Amino acid sequence: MPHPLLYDRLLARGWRMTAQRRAVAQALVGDHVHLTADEVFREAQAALPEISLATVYNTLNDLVGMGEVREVSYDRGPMRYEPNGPRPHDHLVCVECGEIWDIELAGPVAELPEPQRRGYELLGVEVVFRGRCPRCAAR
Amino acid sequence: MPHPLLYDRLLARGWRMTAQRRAVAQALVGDHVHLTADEVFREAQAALPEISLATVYNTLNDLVGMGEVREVSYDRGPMRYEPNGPRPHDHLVCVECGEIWDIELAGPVAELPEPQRRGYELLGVEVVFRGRCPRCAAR
DNA sequence: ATATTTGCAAAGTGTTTGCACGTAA
DNA sequence: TTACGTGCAAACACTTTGCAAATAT
Repeated sequence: MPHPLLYDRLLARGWRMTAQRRAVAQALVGDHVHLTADEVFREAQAALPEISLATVYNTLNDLVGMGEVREVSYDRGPMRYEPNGPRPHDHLVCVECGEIWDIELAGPVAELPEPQRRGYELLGVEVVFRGRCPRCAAR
Repeated sequence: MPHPLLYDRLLARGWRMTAQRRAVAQALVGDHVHLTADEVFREAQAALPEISLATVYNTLNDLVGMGEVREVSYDRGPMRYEPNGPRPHDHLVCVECGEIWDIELAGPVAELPEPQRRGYELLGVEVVFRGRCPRCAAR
């Protein structure tokens, strides 16, 4: 099995396993993986030609619902999906081509001062660095 | 004129002024304003009933192109548009209803360590706090 | 055996575009 | 006067959904 950890987690949750779901989960293994639904579809098709795009969407939404996959979307364009690893991380995004890298910052990043909390129950902080990747800067 | 600064900036740029553009620009004045295109449309209609949604989109995109308006989009849902004020700011977002508040953090927020820069020319950092607003927490 | 998942096609959002008409400069 | 903005409707890109057939448990 190429991704025993994820695969086992899914089974342990009692997730009914099918070839389609395996193909989708397989496409989302790795670091710096931030695929659009269509890219996942094409990767999954390589392993299972008869899979449909609707099933890819259904499966991605299930995985997001269980917290195994995280959705990210910066600027325009389709939603991107990434495996939700054990350590939280932030992102570096190219404003021109949309390329995304995972980054890990050292300490706690920022505190939101009480007067600006508006009574919110805080759930998380995300930091997004934007820039131009070397490839885009060269053009 | 209810927003002389923005209005003057637009004229100074040689922007051809029309009733429609005035109505759109007017909808985007204020603090904590983060409107969808449709909300801008409805506000603009109040001042100018014959304005069309296509024109609202065209105008918003023009304003974004000139840097007078900033697009923000967190999680699902349509793009939101906010006036691009003189001070950069970050956001506090309700994960349930999508409400957005502007926040201003004290110091520079985070440095991206060199080994994680990937050769990018850095252009900006954004911090997004997520939480549940008091209204959603109550339900 | 049966509750769940799949694939298809159709519908749903949100946004952009082509073109004839209107209007600011 | 004319280059540019507008409105309409149609097209577009992305995502979700209804339902009959297929399948994991």
